[in-house]
Amino acid sequence: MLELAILGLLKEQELHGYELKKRLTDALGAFSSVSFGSLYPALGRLEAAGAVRAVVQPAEGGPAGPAGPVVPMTGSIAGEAAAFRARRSTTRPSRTRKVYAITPRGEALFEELLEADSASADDDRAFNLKLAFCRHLPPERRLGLFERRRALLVERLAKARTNVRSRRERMDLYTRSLADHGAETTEADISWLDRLIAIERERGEAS
Amino acid sequence: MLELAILGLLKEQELHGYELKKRLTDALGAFSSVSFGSLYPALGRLEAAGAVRAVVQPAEGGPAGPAGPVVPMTGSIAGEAAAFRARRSTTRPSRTRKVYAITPRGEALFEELLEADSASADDDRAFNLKLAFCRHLPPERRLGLFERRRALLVERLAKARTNVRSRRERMDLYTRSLADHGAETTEADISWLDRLIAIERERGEAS
DNA sequence: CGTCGATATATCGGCTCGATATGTCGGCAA
DNA sequence: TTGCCGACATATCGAGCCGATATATCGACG
Repeated sequence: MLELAILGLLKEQELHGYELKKRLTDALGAFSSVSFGSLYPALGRLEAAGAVRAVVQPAEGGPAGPAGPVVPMTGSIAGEAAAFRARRSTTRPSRTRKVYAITPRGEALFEELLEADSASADDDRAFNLKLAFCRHLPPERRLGLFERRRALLVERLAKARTNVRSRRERMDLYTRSLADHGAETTEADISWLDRLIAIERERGEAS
Repeated sequence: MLELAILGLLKEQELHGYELKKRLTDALGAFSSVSFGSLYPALGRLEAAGAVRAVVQPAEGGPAGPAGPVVPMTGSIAGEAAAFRARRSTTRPSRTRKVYAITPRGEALFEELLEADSASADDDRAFNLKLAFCRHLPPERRLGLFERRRALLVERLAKARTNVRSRRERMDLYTRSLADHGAETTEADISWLDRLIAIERERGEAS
């Protein structure tokens, strides 16, 4: 689930772990913080699976050349130092950084994860994530994703409603309020999805 | 976090694991399923901490007496069997069941967990849970709980808004829609909390 | 009479989180 | 200049939770 997010970001540009975390945390809004304790293991898994590979230095202004793992210092020491200082003034590439790039295998995995219908409880987060990257999906798949989500929400709402109806008197004020608010939120989610679906259909006709 | 839910339910009546799970899953609405893989370890932890204790058979119609750990069968065997059969016809107590009861230590732990302000990411679930049991809190503490929650949501909303404002053009249609919908949902949550707070204040005046 | 679904308890592997350790770098103040 | 603070950056650890799975009993239905 985190893999999807990482691959989606790396699809657009090469990034190192720290930057990846920053983009993840504000890409998904204030909720779901994404800690280093998940991020680095996830990057490790992806690297082991051949979905991403670590390149040494950021491409910044050019391809950066082959550049063996460590030990640069091939040219004049003064020149290297000057270049270093110059680079430091704009951004700060603080020596030890592992920049990751997506591989063809990673692209394939990305597509796969984006389509997988995870009908579980963490579905809410997963769907938000997928939505953030669904522009990479062909239109009809995108529509399918939205409609599967809608069906799931409708089912959830129905279940909640029958549940509440059968226990309403036995609930205290707070539980009842919680249940009602939950139902309202789900309704809002459904009509939001309806708007998204409508937009998607318009686009399909327009093309 | 699960401990709170377990203790809250056991506060009202003794229950065994399976029943506990059923009540948890529909008490919290369709979301957050609560699996056995969390429930049984949690019960184990609580038992080890002395917050709950396992009793052999459900009390059903009476205090069930002292009853040493296992080996009931003190009265007539036929009588026991008849009682067993009769009980089976109404509900089904399928032999191997461990019924749990809350202890004074557990009551104390419950209060503690209900007050603890967990300002983390899983706060959403935690707050819903607390709300479901906040009737056990004295009114002013309840109000405090609501207001802390409200402050957190307001802060979250503000952060999301500034974030969106600074990146709106760089977002695609779907990300933008997601961000907007998230903001709307948070607004709805805040005004829901405002209603709860208003009710709480009315009650405070009325008493 | 066998098998299916509900009841019931329990464990396993895997993922995520929060806390923590380690180290570099720039800035700022004593 | 020295020394400390905060941002940058990578990494690991323990603990909790989840989904899947194993096991077993029981009533119901064909």
